[in-house]
Amino acid sequence: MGKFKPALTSKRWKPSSEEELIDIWLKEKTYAFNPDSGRIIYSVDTPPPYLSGHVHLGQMLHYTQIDMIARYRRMQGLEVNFPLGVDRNGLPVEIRVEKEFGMSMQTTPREEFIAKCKEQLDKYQIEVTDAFKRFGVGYNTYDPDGSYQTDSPRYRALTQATFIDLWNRGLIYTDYRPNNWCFECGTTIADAEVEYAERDSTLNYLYFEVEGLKPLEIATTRPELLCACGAVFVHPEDKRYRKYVGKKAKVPLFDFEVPIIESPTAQMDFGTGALMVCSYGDMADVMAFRDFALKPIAAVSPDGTMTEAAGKYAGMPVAEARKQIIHDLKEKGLLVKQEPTVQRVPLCWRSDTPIEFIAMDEFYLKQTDFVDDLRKIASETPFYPPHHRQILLDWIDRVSVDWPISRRRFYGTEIPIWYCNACGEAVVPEPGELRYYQPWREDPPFDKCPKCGASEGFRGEERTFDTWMDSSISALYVTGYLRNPELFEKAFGNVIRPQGKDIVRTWLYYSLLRVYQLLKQPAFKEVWVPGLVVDENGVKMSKSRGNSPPPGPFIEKYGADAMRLFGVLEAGLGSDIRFSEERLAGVARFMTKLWNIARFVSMFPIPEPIDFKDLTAVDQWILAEANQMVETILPECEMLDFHKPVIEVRRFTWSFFADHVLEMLKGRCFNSDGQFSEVEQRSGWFVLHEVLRIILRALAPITPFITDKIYRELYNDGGIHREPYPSVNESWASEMTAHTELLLQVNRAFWKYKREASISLRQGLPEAYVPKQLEPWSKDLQAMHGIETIHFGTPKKKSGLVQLSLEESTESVFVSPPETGDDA
RNA sequence: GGGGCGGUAGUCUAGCCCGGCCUAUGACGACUCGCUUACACCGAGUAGAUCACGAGUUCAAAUCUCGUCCGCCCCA
Repeated sequence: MGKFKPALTSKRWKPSSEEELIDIWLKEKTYAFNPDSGRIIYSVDTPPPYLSGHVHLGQMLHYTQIDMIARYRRMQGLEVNFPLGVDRNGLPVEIRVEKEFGMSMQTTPREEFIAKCKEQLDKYQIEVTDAFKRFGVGYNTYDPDGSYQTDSPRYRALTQATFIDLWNRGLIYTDYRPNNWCFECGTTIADAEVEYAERDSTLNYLYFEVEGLKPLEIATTRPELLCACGAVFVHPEDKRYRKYVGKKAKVPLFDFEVPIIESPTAQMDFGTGALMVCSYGDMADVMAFRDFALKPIAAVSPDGTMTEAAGKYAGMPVAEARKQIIHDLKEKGLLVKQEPTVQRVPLCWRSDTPIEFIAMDEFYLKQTDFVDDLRKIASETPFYPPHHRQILLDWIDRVSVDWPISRRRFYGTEIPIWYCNACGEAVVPEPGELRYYQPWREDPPFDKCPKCGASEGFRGEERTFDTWMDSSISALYVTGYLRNPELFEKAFGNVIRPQGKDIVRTWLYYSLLRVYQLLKQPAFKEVWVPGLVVDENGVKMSKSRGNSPPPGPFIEKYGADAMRLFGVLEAGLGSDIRFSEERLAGVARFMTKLWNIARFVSMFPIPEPIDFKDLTAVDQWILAEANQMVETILPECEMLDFHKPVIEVRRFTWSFFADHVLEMLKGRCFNSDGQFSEVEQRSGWFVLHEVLRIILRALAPITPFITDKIYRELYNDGGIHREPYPSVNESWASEMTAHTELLLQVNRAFWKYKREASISLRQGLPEAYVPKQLEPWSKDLQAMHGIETIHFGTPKKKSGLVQLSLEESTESVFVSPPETGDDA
């Protein structure tokens, strides 16, 4: 109609318009962090993504969910500290460089190798940063100065400073002991970095000769470790071997004798029930050697070949030695039989290759002394969802050895230690200074050995830290620990840790440990652990599985808002999110709907605010309904779970506001035949805008683009993201809400009647009777359905009237049909 | 082998903790009809579920207990 033109001109929301908003946000610094605002600081300790390759969809959905929390908290009036961080330390990039460029770490000069790693990381960093931007992740800034990188001198200085602190408190020590060793990475790794997978293997049955008895049959998957055999175990209740216990068994091929010992760790039903125990075969072997004080023999060397102990097999790679030994056993008739079996093998989670136990000198950080304290912290810190706390508790209960923190790699934070050339004493720099040390290339910041007093120079430590030593203090870094005491004072203690459940035993556990050791305080105010993003088949999306598509094409087609909304709509917090393009497309339709609702509302002027009591009864009822919607969603939002809130907002927006309220107020807001007073008309205008504003703000954290766009066009040039989140308004109440459901049913009855009677929706009805509870809607109902004369209650004479029954009510609606034939 | 979480229409999901109002919510998809003062990427409607299986507790079970099977994740 000529008089009312929509302020939003485009008929449809275009995902491409999201990009303009990204520029506006950057320009206006919409999400900037101002520690001096006087508001309470709320810090998000986001997982700094590890840069090892291209971004993937699962990863991005995960970050958008974290972003929703930050946005929600900001709208609640908190000063949100949400820095962009990236993790760049560690193995994956090194391995990639070695593979892709054929640069071996052992033969390439350290500087050169590091430079190549940096170059690769920079490339990936741009990609990941762009993706975050495109998905609308509202970090405080995308300026490199405002973000952090775990390999920056500033970050590494903090890692080193905290290490020096722990060193001086005596929490660090060195020891020579078997550890998980990854040949691919050439370094020791921690238990937390070991994963297990099932692999096909062969179980070999061998003869161990025993004096005076029949040879003992023993099954093993690792015959190459024969030379390291320290004992044979049989189960105490195993009758078959009772007479062997206490005797000596002769190790085939190597001809030395080992004791036969009773141990419940031998499984009677596996293999022959008799088990050979080799030094460093697996963790159980390591324990067994310790328990029985057996002398360990290292069979495998750190480069993956057999040691001298293997005799004629020395120098062979493990796999080749195994083949050769099996061959020799066969020849000598010592191999009874072979059968296929499935074995759980430990793998390095970074390189996915099998690990071995190898003894090396490494630095350890004490952790076993802290498990009780950590268990307490884990029990007291709020978890969202609460049941994910169990993952952490289970891990804490399993911690039994200290944390090996040194790594024989280049691309990591250097261990800040120098060794005195005179006495060999390990010396760390003075505490207190936030400075980045590189002992492999720098002189120490001291020239006298504190122990022997000599000034004969120092040798710098060459090893680096486990990368978790860096990332486990991210919460301290982002709150300014040691760097900005004023900020730290205000910010620490109100930090949320959002993260995936796959890194609970590493990142979360280590963070709690480190912060507790340094400050004797819990690291986090709250911990938020969502489900995994899985593919159509329910399998975890990961780069290595190749089941995680690049997000680009989906963004282009559906937009970031749709993808964000999809992630929330698909599952409650803690449940896995199953990706499906079909369903994403369905979700995207809500964007169009919301846009068109706003477009319709934008036809009407925005009147001066009107007091609630001066609105029409129907308009009061609409606000009361909106109020109830807000009341429903807030408790769930507080649980940091937007799944149900967003379903509720969508229901309210689409099935109530659009389908019923807009249809009902159309007549009054246009008022083209002047049936309504100007006061009534303005009341309608006001309510439409008021409700739209509530809907937009409720959705702003979820779909930041479309809501901001509409808000800027209609209400506020500054956008929506600094506006308050909707809250409950006690005075917005109406008794009419008791009859809402009845009203909706009456509307449906009219629509259904017209459809079934093939009457146009615009066609009027001469007369209608509706339930008397709906009397307050009288005028708007007339306008909505074109009822010339409306009555309330049941008609006395029903002749000439059509009765329309309602779905969930005993009440009925009666209408008199319009004149049939050729209607005007 | 142990632990955690789960198994609800073709698909996904709510409800389950705190049994009855569940003849089970919502969405996607399917089907039928419809251009109606924004929206056909729409509207109105229809169909579709023995709530994995078996047993038990109970006046009453999707919901509690036990067992079985299946899936995913984690651990030894």
